[in-house]
Amino acid sequence: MKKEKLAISSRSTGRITLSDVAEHAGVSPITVSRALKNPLQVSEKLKEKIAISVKVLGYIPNHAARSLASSESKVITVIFPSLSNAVFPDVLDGLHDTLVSAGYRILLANTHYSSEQEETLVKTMLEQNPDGIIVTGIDQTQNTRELLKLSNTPVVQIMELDQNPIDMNVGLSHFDASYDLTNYLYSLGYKKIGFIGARMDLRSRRRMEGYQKSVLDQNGNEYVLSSLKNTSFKQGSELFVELISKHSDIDAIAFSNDDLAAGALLEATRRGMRIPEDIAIAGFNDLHFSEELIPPLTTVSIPRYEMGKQAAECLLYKIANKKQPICNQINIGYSIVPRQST
Amino acid sequence: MKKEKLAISSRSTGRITLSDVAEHAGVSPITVSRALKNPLQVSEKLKEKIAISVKVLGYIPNHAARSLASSESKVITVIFPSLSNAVFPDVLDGLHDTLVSAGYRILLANTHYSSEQEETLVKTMLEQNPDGIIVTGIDQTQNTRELLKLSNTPVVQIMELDQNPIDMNVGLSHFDASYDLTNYLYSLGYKKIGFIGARMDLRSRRRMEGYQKSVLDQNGNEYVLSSLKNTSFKQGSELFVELISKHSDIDAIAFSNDDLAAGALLEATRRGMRIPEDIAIAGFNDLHFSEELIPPLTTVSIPRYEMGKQAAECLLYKIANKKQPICNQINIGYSIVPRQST
DNA sequence: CACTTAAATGATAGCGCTATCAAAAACATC
DNA sequence: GATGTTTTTGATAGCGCTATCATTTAAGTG
Repeated sequence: MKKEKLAISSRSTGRITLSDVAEHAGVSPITVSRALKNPLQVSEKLKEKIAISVKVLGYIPNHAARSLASSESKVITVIFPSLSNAVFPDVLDGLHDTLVSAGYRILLANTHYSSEQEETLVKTMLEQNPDGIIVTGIDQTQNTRELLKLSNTPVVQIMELDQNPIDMNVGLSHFDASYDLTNYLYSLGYKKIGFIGARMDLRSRRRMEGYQKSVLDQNGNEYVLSSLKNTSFKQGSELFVELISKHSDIDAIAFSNDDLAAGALLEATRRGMRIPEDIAIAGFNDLHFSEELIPPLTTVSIPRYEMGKQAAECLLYKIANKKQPICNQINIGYSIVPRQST
Repeated sequence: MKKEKLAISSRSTGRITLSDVAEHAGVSPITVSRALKNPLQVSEKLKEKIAISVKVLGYIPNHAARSLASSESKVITVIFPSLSNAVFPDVLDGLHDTLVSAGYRILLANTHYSSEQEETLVKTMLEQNPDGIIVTGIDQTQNTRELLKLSNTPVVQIMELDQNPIDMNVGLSHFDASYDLTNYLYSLGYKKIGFIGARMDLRSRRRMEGYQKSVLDQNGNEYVLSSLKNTSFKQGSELFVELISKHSDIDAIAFSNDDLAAGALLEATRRGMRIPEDIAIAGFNDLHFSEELIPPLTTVSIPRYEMGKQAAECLLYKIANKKQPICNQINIGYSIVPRQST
């Protein structure tokens, strides 16, 4: 009874198919399909029979066939610029938890902060006909934007706020956050505030611009030092040393992220400098370790997990209700976290 | 000319298909298929024509159809217990870089350290008919192991070494690493060595056992403190306080990871304890920040990126040469990194 | 230039599933 | 019990691609 099948098709993979289950249960294939996807449409009696056959045969649905027949892929593509940056795993967690419990799978890709790579990846990922796409930031190439729009797939840009989103957008203003932080430093009485950044991806850049705006507002002087190297504790300590040896009278430094700030904080400690008396230090992101440093680090907290969750929910909502999105744009906000390092 | 198509099929998604490209280029669909997948079989002339049509029409291949017809999915499933644990993003990077440049996509899932979730995820992921699967650790449920074996998909277990791998295996012995580290502490003259762990996933557990073996070898006393809470700087500092207040004469502590160790190190500093004179501290994993702490943290370094890369290569090799795998098991090793915290 | 061999193209069928419409069975109404 | 209404099941076709085999065309060979 199986032979004929094999005889007909020499390409058979040997895997149990839906038809095999149907035969075993004595029903038609389509009924099995319904029992699995729309159980309400099938009588209890048959559902039981089918469930048994599924178990006995160890049936595993074929996603490609399902996807081809229904043009639903149950796949969400997530494109991040980096994984080693601790910010993204947290966002990913939020995305993952929400999407997986809604029956979606996550196809992950890493651009290494390259827009060209992002374009290539978007192209590749579109082949999957994903039900939704998450991209990071707002600086996609024109080509990428068009690809995404043409694909007609729900898209959420995360991390930042786009004046003119591709589709949906969940993020915050890094400019504002950094502007507020710098203003806060001024409000504490610091006069000569520096800024240190590394990697200088676009969000770091906007943080720098926020700092610059604040300095301008206060008629202060800019002390900016930035490197294209990746961020790390070590990089933070090196840049810190470089900046204070150039400008020994700086009394506070805002860093483009907590890694750098922590490295600087430790370096300052190593040199016997008192924090914040000799030098105040502020970071960005509020990573897990920041409040445990000595002294605890003043920083900007952004709701990373929550951002992932909300982005996922926007996507799910739009997938369910093709028309109105629940969100065009969500400003997820940030908060200045004052601690003893300033 | 397009109308007839739409008339025939009301389900058409409107997306450009391979047949559309064929029609536009004036060749048969199968020739287009070949031009894209086996360019060597198609003449230059036609390839050019086809390339133009692809561009003009903006053709994007349909992965589901390709996968269904060829039973190749070009998808590799990666199942991790956690993303927030900094170890995994590094491994993932290694996997990603190798797999993406070989034309594969990564489907990522997170078990949150639950074997049951892992089983569910494996089941779901098998629906994708992935070309390969990466799972973390060696403690899959019996069911999971059988599912994986039956699926006939190449599998690599990573992180640890399995006596009896499901298929392939790239990892290291956490027991040995921790045993060596503890021996090393004894060799430095420490007499009362404690162990602090959190989360106590299976790798942490084996690290604890390595510690215990070493203590036993030295006829020493065990001072173990473990918590099921997640690891963090804060958790490390709390457990540290708890352990030293119970056993004030402990002179060294091995931690199940660097996060905990760093938290303890900072807590000790906060309390005016000298490291390593009053208390020596050692971690595990050699995370990015560990050498920047004050004092720098003695730890065990494991080649995370490399492990991901090798696992990916094993997979690719086995996919290419269905028969002999290049590796059944690779011991990726570890190294004790002595720094000033001990 | 007929004749073999190799290279390039095409026709056909089917991968495993679901959308769609049609038929049958179960239930309700008078 | 004949009629209409709903619920449950099935037959058919096709999603967009590639494996397979058949055919054509080009390239060698003596």
